[in-house]
Amino acid sequence: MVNIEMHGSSAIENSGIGGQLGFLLRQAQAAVWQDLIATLAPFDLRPAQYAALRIVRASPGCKQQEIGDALGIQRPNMVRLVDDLRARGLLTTVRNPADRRSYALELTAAGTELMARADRAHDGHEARLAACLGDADTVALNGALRQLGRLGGGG
Amino acid sequence: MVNIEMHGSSAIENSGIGGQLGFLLRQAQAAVWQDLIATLAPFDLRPAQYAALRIVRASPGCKQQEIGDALGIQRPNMVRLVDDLRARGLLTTVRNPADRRSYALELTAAGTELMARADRAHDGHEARLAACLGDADTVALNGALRQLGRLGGGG
DNA sequence: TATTGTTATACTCTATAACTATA
DNA sequence: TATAGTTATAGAGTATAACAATA
Repeated sequence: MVNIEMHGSSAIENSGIGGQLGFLLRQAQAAVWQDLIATLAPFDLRPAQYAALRIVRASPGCKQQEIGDALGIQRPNMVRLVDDLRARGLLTTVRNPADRRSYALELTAAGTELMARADRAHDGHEARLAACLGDADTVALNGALRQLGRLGGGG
Repeated sequence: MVNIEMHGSSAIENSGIGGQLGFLLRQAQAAVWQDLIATLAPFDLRPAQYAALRIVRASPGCKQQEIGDALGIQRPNMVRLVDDLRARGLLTTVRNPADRRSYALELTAAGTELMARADRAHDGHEARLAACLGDADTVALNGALRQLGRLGGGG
């Protein structure tokens, strides 16, 4: 991840890109992402792994492809992610008897326990974001980001 | 870059991460980034290259390290970026007589001409963002993103 | 001793094609 | 024929250590 910092760099101010929405968006995302990485690091979880485990917990029995679709991770890249989590005993993948092409993913007891602790840390992450935003209109921010997220997708 | 799309995925809605600020921020940034990549592709410029050229144009004679600092690109990774732009004849790097460790970067005529065309495409990119946001409070959005960008940096 | 640029290198994330087994 | 998972592989982007030249 990029470690974008403005430093009040005159070079970037003069160039005019420092005030652009795309640049600010990238900066903000990078800062939040770094905080999330640091938040999950004590549990040896990266953001994608934590998100995958949350999806499995909320949708037990789901296929790994469903996780990939939800997170925008391509099928080949899901294999390693699920392999690692299974190797660590955080989730199980059992053949779906009804359709033996797919696996049904579920959290193990260890996975559930780890996620309970990771969730508390993640709550702290969200609290930091809220504190950072102060009295900003988070509802409006939410709406604006949802709008931008639909930019190219036609969705 | 990740190709995050929500698809109205029930898996992600159930997991609770679909409505989180960090997730929305990531989605929005990915969509805007993809639009920027597509915008600059006709000029064979990636976002970092375009940003670097804008900084050189605004601060002629600058050192490549100053660009790296402004954009959050580390010194070793600036070498290839500047090399490529110089090989394409878009900028020149001449030894600074006052401090022969550094180079003074400047746009060539070809670089200036290419950037003039790229700027028009980039204006279209910004117009698409504005249109996408509609009547959203862009000033408030700007402020909120600036706040978030200062999350970890103490700045 | 510190700074600028460089080389070599490695790791993560992402992307594509082709394969298997199942349907 | 289409889908779920897999393998191999390639490309970005990013990260650190060590070096040469210069200050």
